[in-house]
Amino acid sequence: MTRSAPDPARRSERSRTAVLTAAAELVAEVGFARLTIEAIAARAGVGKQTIYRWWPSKGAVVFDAFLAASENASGSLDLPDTGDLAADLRAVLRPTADELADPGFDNTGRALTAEVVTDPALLREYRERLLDPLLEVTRERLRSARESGEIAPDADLDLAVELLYGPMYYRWLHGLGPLDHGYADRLLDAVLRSLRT
Amino acid sequence: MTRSAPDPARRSERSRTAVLTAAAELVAEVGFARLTIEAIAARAGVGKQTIYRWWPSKGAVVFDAFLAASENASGSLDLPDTGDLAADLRAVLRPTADELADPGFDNTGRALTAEVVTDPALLREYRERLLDPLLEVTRERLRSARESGEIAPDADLDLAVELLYGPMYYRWLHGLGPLDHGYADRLLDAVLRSLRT
Amino acid sequence: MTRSAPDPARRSERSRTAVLTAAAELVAEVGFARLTIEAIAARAGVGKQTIYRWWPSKGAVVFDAFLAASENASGSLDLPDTGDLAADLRAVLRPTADELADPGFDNTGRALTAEVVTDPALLREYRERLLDPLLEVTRERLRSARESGEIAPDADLDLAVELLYGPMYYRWLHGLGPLDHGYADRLLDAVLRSLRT
Amino acid sequence: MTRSAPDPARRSERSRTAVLTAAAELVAEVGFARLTIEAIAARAGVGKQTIYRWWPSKGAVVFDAFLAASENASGSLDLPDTGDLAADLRAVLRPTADELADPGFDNTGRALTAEVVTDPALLREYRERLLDPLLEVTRERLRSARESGEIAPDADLDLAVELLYGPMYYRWLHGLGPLDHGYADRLLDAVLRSLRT
DNA sequence: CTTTAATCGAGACGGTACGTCCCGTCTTTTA
DNA sequence: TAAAAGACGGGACGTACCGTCTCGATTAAAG
Repeated sequence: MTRSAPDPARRSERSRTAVLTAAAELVAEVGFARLTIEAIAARAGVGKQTIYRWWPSKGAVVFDAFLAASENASGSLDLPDTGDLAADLRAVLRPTADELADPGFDNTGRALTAEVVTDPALLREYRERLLDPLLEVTRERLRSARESGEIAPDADLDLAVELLYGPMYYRWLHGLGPLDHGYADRLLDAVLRSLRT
Repeated sequence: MTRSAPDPARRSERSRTAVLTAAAELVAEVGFARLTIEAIAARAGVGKQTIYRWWPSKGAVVFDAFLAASENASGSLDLPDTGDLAADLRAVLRPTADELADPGFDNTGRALTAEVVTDPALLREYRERLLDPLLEVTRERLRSARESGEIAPDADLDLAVELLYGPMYYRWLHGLGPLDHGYADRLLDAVLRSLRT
Repeated sequence: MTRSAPDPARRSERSRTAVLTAAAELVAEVGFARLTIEAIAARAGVGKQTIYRWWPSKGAVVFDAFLAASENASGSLDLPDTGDLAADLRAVLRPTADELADPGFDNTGRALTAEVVTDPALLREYRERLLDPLLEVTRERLRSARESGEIAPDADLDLAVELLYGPMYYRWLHGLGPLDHGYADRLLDAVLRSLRT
Repeated sequence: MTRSAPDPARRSERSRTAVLTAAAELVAEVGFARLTIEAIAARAGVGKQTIYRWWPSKGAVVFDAFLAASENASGSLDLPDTGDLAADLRAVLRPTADELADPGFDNTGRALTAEVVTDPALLREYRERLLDPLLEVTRERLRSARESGEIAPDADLDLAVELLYGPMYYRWLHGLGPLDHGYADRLLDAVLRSLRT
């Protein structure tokens, strides 16, 4: 006898929102490791079962809270195409550096990373809802640049996006150095130099 | 009345080894999240207090176990200088790709990453004992190449090592694609193209 | 705004029966302590609210189920008056012993007892619907015997019924010994000996 | 792999006492049904696991608390043998009636009864530690009376003790009437009348 | 070569959180 | 408007581990 799935139609929107808000607040206050489901439930004024009914894990709740915030605030996904590739990519890399450098983001971002790289289900969701779209718009812009001759006609776009985002992420995660606009620009230059022919 | 520090001279080598071995086995079996101090103690045939006496946290034990293994197996830290920069870097990037692609390493590596990026103390130790030495020998090889004119005289070596390792790490953590020798070579080509002028 | 009482006229007889049947089955299967309202509702194919609407407590449901069964099967309440007091009482005590000795009754009977002696409301209902009628017909038969001179004219009938039923109940509840016809007869002899003059 | 039993030698007497005291207080305050293990642990200043380690159930804790109190206060088990059977038994039955009539005992006693008649393991312990000793000293006194000719030489002593205690217990449990010395005396008279010839 | 002090295996302890079960209430939909 | 269904806030369950704390029993240096 299998456990019957809950009916999403009857889900309480009020509870869902309260849980995500409480989770976001708490993860910022105490960090992910010290975060407990009980505390989320208490803060949200919700029964624990309501959380367990709709989310498979603590990580999933926090991740969902993060997604909800990201998707509200988004707009970063429209990478412009002004014809100037360097300028367009700079418009993405600089804000990315700013976000990673923001001390308020650091805790949450690291917690999220730890969860995502550790839980395959979360990774999948992260890919689908955040990472892949970002990489795809970037690739799309590069494709356009390739057609217009700004970069080499045989440029490997998958590699290119990894060259754009990988080093910065690597620097951030390991605390290798400052993440300012100067760094973003130098990184961008280096990558474009590689792509140009 | 202050708690007196334990005396390392009296430390039982047998216990230390047993703990590290048990930790390594268990993290491979159940993953880091489900790993418990009690299980390590039981598997090692050791009292819990013995673990608490010598390590500050579960993460520290696992990390120590990982270090012990790494330092035994190491030798990767002698990056050759044959005069052919591409060949020398290939001798590092290909084995790195191999390790990341090894399914047996995946769990442990991800667990370690999650801990390290989340716990500042562990990150510091990781930097000092593993990452910084690796980056430094790489920078050193690049410095030598800069002097010999293989790469541009104003090449930014800090950025260069991030360009070498960041994209591969990014691809691995997010599962963006296969990590084979072809990939390592393409990545290396791209980076060298950027550094050459 | 007061909560309006449910209208018994609109009550579903089908649901009522299903609940009582399910409760009787489940109490026999898992015992009273492990019995839950949710399980009764599920087994009966009934909403939980339907149970809460018509019964004040789990005990009340089970008790009602027991009553429904008892009242169907009853007939024991017509204590004969053949003029032979010993024979007439034997006709009550022997079946009572049989019922208490029935292993199928044991669990249910003990659960019922535990509830009844613990919940004043249930005790009242138990007295009114089962116990008092039984004691009263017994007292009535003794009254008739007193008038016919079979027992002492000053016999205390309240005490007499307690002497008839108390020892057997005591033996059953505490498992002090077998409850067979021989025991019922010896008990009856002892009590009659006391009552005779 | 079986769960290894705890070592009684290392048991904390302080915790044991605190738990029993807390249980006794709480069962008097809120009754058995509303009593929770968590509340006992909290009141006793003890971890829940400490309770679960040493007692199999809530009933067992409360029962143990009751036993501890009973065995401290006991002394009722020395039934005198003055040669006057009626007087000696009166010395037991009257205090028994007093205890059952005590409103402070009622809740606890009913809760205890409910548990004991419902849980075979508790019943066994109740029999061994409280009931059987009481019945045996009573039987012993009756045996002595039988030898001295005060009661019939073929008196059934098992039945006799049930006649002495059963009716009073029956009256108490079902609230059939007052439990005063007059009642105790009338009951005793009736039983002795039955035993005499 | 003892003595003595620290470490060791073991595991009970006071706690915290877990994930589950069930409570009794409330809401939605169906008949 | 009662009923079936089941989500909800809540409380307690019994379990798993946490990190601390005794307990003897080694064990290795200092006397």
